[in-house]
Amino acid sequence: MNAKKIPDIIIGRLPVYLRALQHMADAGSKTTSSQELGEHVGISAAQIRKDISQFGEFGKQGTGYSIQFLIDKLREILKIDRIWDVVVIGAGDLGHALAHYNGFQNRGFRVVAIFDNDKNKVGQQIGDFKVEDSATMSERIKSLSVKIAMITVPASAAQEVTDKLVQAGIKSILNYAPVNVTVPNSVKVQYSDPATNLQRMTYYL
Amino acid sequence: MNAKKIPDIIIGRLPVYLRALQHMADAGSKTTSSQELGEHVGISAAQIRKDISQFGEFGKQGTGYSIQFLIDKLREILKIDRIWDVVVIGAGDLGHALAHYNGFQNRGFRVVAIFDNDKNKVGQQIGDFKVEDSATMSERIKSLSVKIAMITVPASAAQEVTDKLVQAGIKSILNYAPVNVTVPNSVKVQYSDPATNLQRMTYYL
DNA sequence: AATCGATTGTGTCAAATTGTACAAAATCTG
DNA sequence: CAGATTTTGTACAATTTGACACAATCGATT
Repeated sequence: MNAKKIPDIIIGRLPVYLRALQHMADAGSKTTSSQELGEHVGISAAQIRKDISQFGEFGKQGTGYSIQFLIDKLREILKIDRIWDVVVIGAGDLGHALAHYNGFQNRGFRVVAIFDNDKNKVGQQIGDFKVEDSATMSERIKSLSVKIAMITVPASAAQEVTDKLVQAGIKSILNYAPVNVTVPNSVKVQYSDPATNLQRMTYYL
Repeated sequence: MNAKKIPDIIIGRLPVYLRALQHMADAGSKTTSSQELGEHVGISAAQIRKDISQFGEFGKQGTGYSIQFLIDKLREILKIDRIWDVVVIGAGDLGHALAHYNGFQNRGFRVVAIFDNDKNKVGQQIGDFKVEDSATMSERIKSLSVKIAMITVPASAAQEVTDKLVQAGIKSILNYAPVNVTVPNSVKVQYSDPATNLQRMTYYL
């Protein structure tokens, strides 16, 4: 059942469904339909039913889906039915923002360390932790068994940092630096460079 | 020629090509091939050729593409052969980071104002500008003719802010808040919630 | 218990996207 | 300058993705 390969594009939509479901749950709703969920997230009801049905029969005809049940299932599928430790590389403004970001709570993630190679930043207090020296990064990541990193270093340093992260055992990278990085197939990278995101919209203006 | 409808998915790849080309140009290269560019961005050479050929015959057989020429064309296609003014809504950590972000320079964008509804933040200096009161947002956006906004407010305020932005004439929104917002068809929204981005990767761990 | 309205899960088809292959054109080499 | 090499642009095939339709099922109602 879980044997068939699920397309990336479906996996990418699940967090969006989850976010909407959590919003409904917070508002006190108990059940929803593919129709209603679709209106929330701007995706057709049929698409949502088909996406969800890849993982099992979670709905009930005539009634729809139990919101809490579906939330639990999605969290399990996405492996966020636990807390993942995350490190931030680069203690610039964006690194700071991510290090105190309180939106990770209840969404499956916890920042556990932030690194920078600038000696003036090392030791600086950011929220609950101190900026650590990049020189110690590999050791720390290995000893903490962290698998996820967010990169906010300048473009010129991103590949070098990425190589060190991969070597230290990082498997997922959220890259805010405006540059493509090369990684082995076993490592997943998502790009989130603000300027590139804006450039995707100007065509339509 | 520009009459045919270009799929969103192609438009979305163009900024990635552009970023790689600018990187090559900075490194002093004059020409490149679909092969080489593909290796940089992790996309097949055929795909790149097909994407680019949607807009004209920009390459030369045997030689490839003139990097500077292709950069100019892509900037023109994406309408970033000019500087777009952008506003930031929400002066939290992420808003701060975006307001001083220097990665917009040379990429087609310039932050011109930042707003918050918290009276304690209004008036605070951030880089070159002061945080302005949200109450004045609509007026300011209209008078500046800004078309692009980045939202960094809490999820609970995002829809209300979005409605005001749309009403003030904003046509592109980069939304960092962890919530889907509803907008008219004439407005484009991109989502960039950090937690959702991380949730897209944990499945593969 | 029979009927009715709502809603799922899925089979089928259509559309969109990507991959493959190759002729044509440009450059390079000796 | 002839032949080898490189590389584009595109026709065609394959694959992936999305839309549509509907039987099956559930709960509510009479």
